[in-house]
Amino acid sequence: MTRQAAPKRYHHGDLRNALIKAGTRLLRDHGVAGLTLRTVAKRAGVSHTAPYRHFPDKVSLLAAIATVGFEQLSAALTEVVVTHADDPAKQFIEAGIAYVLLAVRNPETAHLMFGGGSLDLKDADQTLELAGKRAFEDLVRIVENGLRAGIYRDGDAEKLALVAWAHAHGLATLIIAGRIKDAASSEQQVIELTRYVCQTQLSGMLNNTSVN
Amino acid sequence: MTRQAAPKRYHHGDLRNALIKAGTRLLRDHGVAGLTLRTVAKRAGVSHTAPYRHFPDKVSLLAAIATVGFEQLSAALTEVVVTHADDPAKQFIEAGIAYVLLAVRNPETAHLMFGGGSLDLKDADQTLELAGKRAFEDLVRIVENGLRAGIYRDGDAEKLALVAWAHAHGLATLIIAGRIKDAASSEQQVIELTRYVCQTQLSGMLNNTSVN
DNA sequence: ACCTGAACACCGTTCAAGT
DNA sequence: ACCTGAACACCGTTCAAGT
Repeated sequence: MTRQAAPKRYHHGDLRNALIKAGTRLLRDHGVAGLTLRTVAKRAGVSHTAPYRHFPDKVSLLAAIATVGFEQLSAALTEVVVTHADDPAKQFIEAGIAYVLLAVRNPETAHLMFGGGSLDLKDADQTLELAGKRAFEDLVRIVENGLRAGIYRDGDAEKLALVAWAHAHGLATLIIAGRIKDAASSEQQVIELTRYVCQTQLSGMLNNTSVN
Repeated sequence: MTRQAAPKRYHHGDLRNALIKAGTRLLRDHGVAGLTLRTVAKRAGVSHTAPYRHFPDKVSLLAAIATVGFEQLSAALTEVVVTHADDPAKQFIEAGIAYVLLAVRNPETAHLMFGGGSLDLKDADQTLELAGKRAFEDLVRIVENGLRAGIYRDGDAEKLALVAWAHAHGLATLIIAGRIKDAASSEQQVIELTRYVCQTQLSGMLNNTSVN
């Protein structure tokens, strides 16, 4: 909606957002290796030193991009909770699917969000760290819903959420890394595989024995 | 054993291995950002163009380093199987611990092994892809041991192994990314957390209901 | 306050030579 | 066969200037 009427030139404008947008596109199309500060600047129509007026570092721009990713994740999780407000088990499974789908659709951004390695963006950027914690809290809330409904065996919501996160995250990472190409080529296959994984996971946490 | 008597200069020698060794150390000490082909060459005592006689690419050197990582993982998994030859459930849990420990101790290498993103080393290097598949087969074998012993509910070894892998991998990735600092600061905590996660996971796969 | 241009140190890679 | 040195195009970052 707001994109169509964009000005064709900003000799000055909200460059900061333009840089984030250009960086995100560059990341998606050419990978993190193709995301250079100089080309980002060129795409935004400014000189290659202009970004330093808005980001102290290249890392800071990357952190801003990853922050957007976490915000999208939070939004997706919140929507899952709202859609299945009366079914905490379904919330759990659909949250996993939403997580994996988001990662599979934006592999480069996901890589940035959980990079690990020495690319510890989050150590350098508080905003990013906060956004990540917020997304985790959304997941904790889903588990708490299940605890309130009494469907889980254990009682530590944070710990259970951690397990669940590890599960979805691991699956997403393996798919992104292309290590499950046989079983996860189409998006429909990804959804079904994730559902299977989350259900197995849920079986280990459930109070009752019967599982379908 | 073989390191002590190393020659002080190799005007010629087995440079290829020297480069891998220097690269591994550089990766561990200064991260992937600090691993530059030029400094690797300097550490090995050769000019910065000499590596091109042994690796067509910087990516190829990285792939060689990651391959070593997968071989270490295979070795660790094999040792777990041998040590707990009569207890497939324990094999499962100890394998997860071995996996996570290896990743936590060599985070940069792990990052290389499962990079995902556009750093798809494995698409460019067959040796690396083979080593990765071999490590996965070791895990499949562990699950097959459990199937033979009849402790699992489901019957598809590959699928169960995939789930298990996703689990351990996700946990390792989250720890490396520093997203669980509270619950996994010491190595002992990492072990206990991993044990908890793997046991929960195992509970979802087990045939019987009783879990300790 | 925001942007530009020249400049610096660094990197991956290539190529004509050297031994 | 294996290694070197100069060279090229590129990058992140800095800084004195411009408006």
